[in-house]
Amino acid sequence: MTGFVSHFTNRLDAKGRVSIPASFRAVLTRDGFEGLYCFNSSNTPAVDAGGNMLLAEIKNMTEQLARLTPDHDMLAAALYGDSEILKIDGDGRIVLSEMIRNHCGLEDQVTFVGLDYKFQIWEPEKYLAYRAEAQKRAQEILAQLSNPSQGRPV
Amino acid sequence: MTGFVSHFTNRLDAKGRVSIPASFRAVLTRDGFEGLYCFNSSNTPAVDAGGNMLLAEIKNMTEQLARLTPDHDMLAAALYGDSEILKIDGDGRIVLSEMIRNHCGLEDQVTFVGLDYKFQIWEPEKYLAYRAEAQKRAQEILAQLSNPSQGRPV
DNA sequence: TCAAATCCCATGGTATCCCATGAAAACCCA
DNA sequence: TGGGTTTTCATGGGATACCATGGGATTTGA
Repeated sequence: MTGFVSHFTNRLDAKGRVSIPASFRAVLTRDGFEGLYCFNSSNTPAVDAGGNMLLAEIKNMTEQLARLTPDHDMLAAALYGDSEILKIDGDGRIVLSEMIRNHCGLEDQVTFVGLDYKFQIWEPEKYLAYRAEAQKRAQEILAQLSNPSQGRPV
Repeated sequence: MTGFVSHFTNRLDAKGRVSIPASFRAVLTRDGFEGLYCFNSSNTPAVDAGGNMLLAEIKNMTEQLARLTPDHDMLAAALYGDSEILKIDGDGRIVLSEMIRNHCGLEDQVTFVGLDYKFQIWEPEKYLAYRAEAQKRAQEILAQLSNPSQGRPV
């Protein structure tokens, strides 16, 4: 298995540290990126995190816009400029920055959610709400994908 | 034989372990996936399980949307974030997570039902009820397929 | 020089590994 | 065909390894 799968909730300790789930660490090790690439997810109070697989997607996304255009600059600013690279300590933990803690509204628990090529960091309660919404939306999307003629045009 | 067929009921032991039926294990071995890919079946109190054959279905669904978009995140959260990869021990057993035990309402017995490219995990009583319903519905579907003019368009 | 970040080690609970057992199925040979 | 033997398989339990977590010690950097 090469991607991030499943979800886990871990404790944020007094020093602001939290363990990355072991299975996610295994993916990151295979991925080869040193550290953890993070940036705020645009539409949700969550953080996108990952390694080279995530970076490749960002690159792919930004390259679809012509350089030196305002849109390219804006997208790059959001995906590159607003990102952080967190160090992973010897025990597989990271220290979450204040920016991340604020954006996610984190207290003392952190939920990690696998999305295959990346994973997300959530405040547990907020994740539960998002998950309910995601499940509903997924049903719609899947229904549409399996029978596009009945949905809105694709 | 390449798919999962028939159904089996095994015991859930004190440690939460249960043996995967030998014939299903043979399919998984041929399939080549390490472990058992599982996620909650959305419309029933059952869990879908399988290997690469099942994973391919999921991959196929998510690949139809562009990554890093809100809809892709939601679909991935529902499909990958809510799934689990269970390890299969040397004796062909898995330990069922609390999420799975709750979703299925499992007590001390587990029924495995082959569905060709995947199989399902059920609480035995619930499965019996579902089977009765499935048999009835199957009859209707077959009747309709043999005489499409009388049914709703397909 | 002090606070924050990093490293290092300890610990407890849980998951995983490994071996044993018994029942049932498959096999074999007369 | 039938009886005896071997294999397969589900199940149980002890031993071990892993992992999340906490806290002290050391380094870094402002």
